[in-house]
Amino acid sequence: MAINFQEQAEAMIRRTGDRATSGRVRILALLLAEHRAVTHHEIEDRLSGEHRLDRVTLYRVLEWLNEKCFVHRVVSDDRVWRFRANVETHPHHHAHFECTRCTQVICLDDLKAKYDGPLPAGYRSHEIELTVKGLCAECG
Amino acid sequence: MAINFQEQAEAMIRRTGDRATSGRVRILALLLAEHRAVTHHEIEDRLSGEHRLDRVTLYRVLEWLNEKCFVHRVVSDDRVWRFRANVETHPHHHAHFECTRCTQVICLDDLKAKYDGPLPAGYRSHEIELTVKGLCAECG
DNA sequence: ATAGTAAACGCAACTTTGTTGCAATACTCT
DNA sequence: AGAGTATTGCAACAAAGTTGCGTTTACTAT
Repeated sequence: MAINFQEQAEAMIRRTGDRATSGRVRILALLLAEHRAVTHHEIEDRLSGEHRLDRVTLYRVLEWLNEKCFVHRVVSDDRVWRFRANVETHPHHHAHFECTRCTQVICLDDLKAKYDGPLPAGYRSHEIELTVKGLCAECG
Repeated sequence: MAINFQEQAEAMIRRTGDRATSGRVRILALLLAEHRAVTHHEIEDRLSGEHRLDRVTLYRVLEWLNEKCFVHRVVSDDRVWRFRANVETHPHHHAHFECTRCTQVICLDDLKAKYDGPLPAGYRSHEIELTVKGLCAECG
């Protein structure tokens, strides 16, 4: 992992005023370096070599990162959360692609999800989530 | 529950050639009578009074109903499956509304989810899932 | 630099959601 | 009604996530 992701992660975390612990920095750096949404499990494996991190700590760090809007969660059909760093250009309203064979999830940054159809009376739309399912380049 | 849902459910099940057990009939009747997507847990509670059904049996019946295309599953942010009877008019490609407060899920039958944006090279779209999040009439 | 302090962490135990193996039961067919 | 097999129920297991609590770590003030 390139060193500047570590630095970038640490700077982002310090700006919140909360503590810049090694776990937070390493996890955020890892997610910044990644271009896909990764599972809790993948992160755990990735961090197991060096100075490993407790499962529970990982849950708590990911939740914290989500609260601070540094990452966001995606739920796919295997009912496992995936996490991805938020890049300024797509804060929220974008779509995801999920490969039905390898279950990999990627973000379709350029697609803005939109909904203009009718809702039942009294219902209010707040956010749209669009998931395109199919086969990725490797599985197709 | 109106008696004709029981009859309708039984007829549907018999047409498959598989056994029309009381569990299958009651669960399908319950789902046919319902206008929303309901969780495994809600169904279990609903069936607890009379002749209760084993948790495992419920899982297996729901899986069977899904295979036979009598129902379909929706995964929402709480990572819990919800089930809904398939009505002919919306076999697959429709959207769901999820209330962010009470987590209730309803189907937006009249909305056809569509995607015309670009995918990365080699990726192929197969199915679209669109979820509108917001507040339902009661929670709004 | 050092000590004090509150925020994070790690561990163990627990909960929820779902699955598997197998013996007992209950549909269906004749 | 009886036979045969598809389902069921139970018990045990597994994965994903949460909670409580004592210990460590990162920041702050001296």
